[in-house]
Amino acid sequence: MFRISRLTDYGTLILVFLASQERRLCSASEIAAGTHVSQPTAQKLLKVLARSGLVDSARGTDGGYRLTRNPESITTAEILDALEGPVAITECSTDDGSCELEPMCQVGGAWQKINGAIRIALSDITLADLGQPRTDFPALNLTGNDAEHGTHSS
Amino acid sequence: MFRISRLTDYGTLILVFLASQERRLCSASEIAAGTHVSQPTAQKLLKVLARSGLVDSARGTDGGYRLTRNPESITTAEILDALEGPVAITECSTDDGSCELEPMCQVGGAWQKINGAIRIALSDITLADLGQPRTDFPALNLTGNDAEHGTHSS
DNA sequence: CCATACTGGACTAAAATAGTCCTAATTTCA
DNA sequence: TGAAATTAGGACTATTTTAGTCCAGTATGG
Repeated sequence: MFRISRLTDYGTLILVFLASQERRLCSASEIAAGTHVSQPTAQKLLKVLARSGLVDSARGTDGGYRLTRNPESITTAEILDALEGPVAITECSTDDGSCELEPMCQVGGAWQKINGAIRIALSDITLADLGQPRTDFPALNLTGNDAEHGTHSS
Repeated sequence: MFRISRLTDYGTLILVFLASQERRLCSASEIAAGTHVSQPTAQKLLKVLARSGLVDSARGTDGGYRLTRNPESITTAEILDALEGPVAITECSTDDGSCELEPMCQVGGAWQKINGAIRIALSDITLADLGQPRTDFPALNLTGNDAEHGTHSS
């Protein structure tokens, strides 16, 4: 349903946590504890984020991770690129052009327009925004539902 | 990677085909042949599309499917809604609020803003646009890659 | 040289997706 | 009235993706 994967959600969570820690080095276990993501999963994600260049890593005693840039300059587009690979709404719109059905290609151009629009939307929101309490965006609700947020009932 | 499912791609293909057939009733097998989607899969998708209200169906001899509205009035947002359920970038942003991790919720607001922006993008492109040759959208390439289109090599 | 912590990748389990098929129900027409 | 055509609904299996864990290796600091 067009939703991002759970791993990406966790990854974003980790980045938000890192943003809240300024530029202090945080170990993977510390990050896991601070985000409620399991440690092995947090480690996996941190490796991905480190390789993407979004976070820095230091080994050895007192090693850990931290953001390479300030949260205001990191966009959600970059975050999704790092965690899920380049955003592409159909396989066809990635640059390795691996589509198989000819008619699908006829449609490709429009999907690309959609891709572009989505990317603009994603580039407009930064990691700093993600750290803000959700009441920062009360006005925009175009999803068609009331979007009452989860209440962790029980 | 944020891509739509193959089934959705096929479904879109089918809708584009139906759009090209004006309001003539087309049988599932005819549609399968016209789109190069396998017949069982086409039938499955047509059932979904019929239930969504995007297409009309008629049973019996000479029965078939056709669009209920003209292609100009059908947006890609509706198409994705029909084929994949309501567009929601995280589970949290659907109205049944089923998130489990507390910190994730902190992030929810921003995801919803993203959702809204994506939805605007999707609502701006119609089925009629999808039927146009892809050269209609040459100017917009913000995906970061060259987007050389698939060439069906070999 | 030992404890700490990241790196890289293999591996397994779980879930979503894709694809097919079968049995109704409905309509047309002879 | 009966046979053929065609959709409706849903069950079912196979495939692929995603999630999650673990281990052996490498760097760092004391």
